[in-house]
Amino acid sequence: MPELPEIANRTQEIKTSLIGKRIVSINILQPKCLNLDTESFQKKLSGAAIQEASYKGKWIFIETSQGWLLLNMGMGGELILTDPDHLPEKHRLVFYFSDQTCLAVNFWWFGYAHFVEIGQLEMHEMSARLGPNVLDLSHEEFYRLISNRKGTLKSYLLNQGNVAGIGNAYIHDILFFAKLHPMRSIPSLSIEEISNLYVGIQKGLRMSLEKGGAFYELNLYGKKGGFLMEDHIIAYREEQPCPNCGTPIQKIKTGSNSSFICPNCQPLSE
DNA sequence: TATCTTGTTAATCG
DNA sequence: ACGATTAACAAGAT
Repeated sequence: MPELPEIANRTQEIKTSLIGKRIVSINILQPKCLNLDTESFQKKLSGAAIQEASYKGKWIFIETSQGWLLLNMGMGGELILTDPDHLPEKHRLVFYFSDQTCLAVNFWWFGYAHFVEIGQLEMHEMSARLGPNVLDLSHEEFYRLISNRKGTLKSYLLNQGNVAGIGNAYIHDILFFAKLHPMRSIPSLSIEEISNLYVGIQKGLRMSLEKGGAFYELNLYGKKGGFLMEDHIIAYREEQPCPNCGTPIQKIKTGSNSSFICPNCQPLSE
């Protein structure tokens, strides 16, 4: 699951290893993930030199001499830097570079590879409406953003238009750190609870960020991330004792997805 | 076979 | 009007 820790690491790897390369051709096996028709997409990016990379939330922005290549890995996938003789079995797009290397892109389910003209980035709605990178916020900025908002905590944090980068995997531990129930209403949060939430977000995301992302995602060089299943505090640990109080961890339905909580440490009562 | 899963948008309901 | 909920997109594991 690419959330901020994985995306931030992939972006760094792209900066390290792809800047300076020139795209000579693109093989597109899944046209549906593009925002242009296959031919236009190929035409726009063929010959483009990769100049810079950055990210916002779950989107990777690759700046080329001919425009932007925007990638969203959806619910998971790989970006593998290799050569044409060693393509991974599964791939949906391949960018071939002039130095005989290539970047294979795979999406497990869905993902997007979009082209945006230079200077037109704000016209790309899916990325333009993203909120600020959640790890870039100061304590005060986060407080200003979340106070006066309505709705439930979990849906607020997962809505990328509010804050960008949190997904449904790391959020379990984030809320546990903050001792907050996912269905808490935002107006009911005290200043102290928002403060705990800020700290929980930093803690939950940075642990994985520093380990190169989750183990089930590969980096550009085909290597697994260092954040292991055991590194999750309560996520995916249904029935196991809460490390804090020993109460069995529960898996509960929260809207259309699931949440792992300690019912004792994260009560819904306000 | 039926159900679940990490993301995002759009449609619909209340 | 706004938030909550669902379906859809489509693929793999269990």
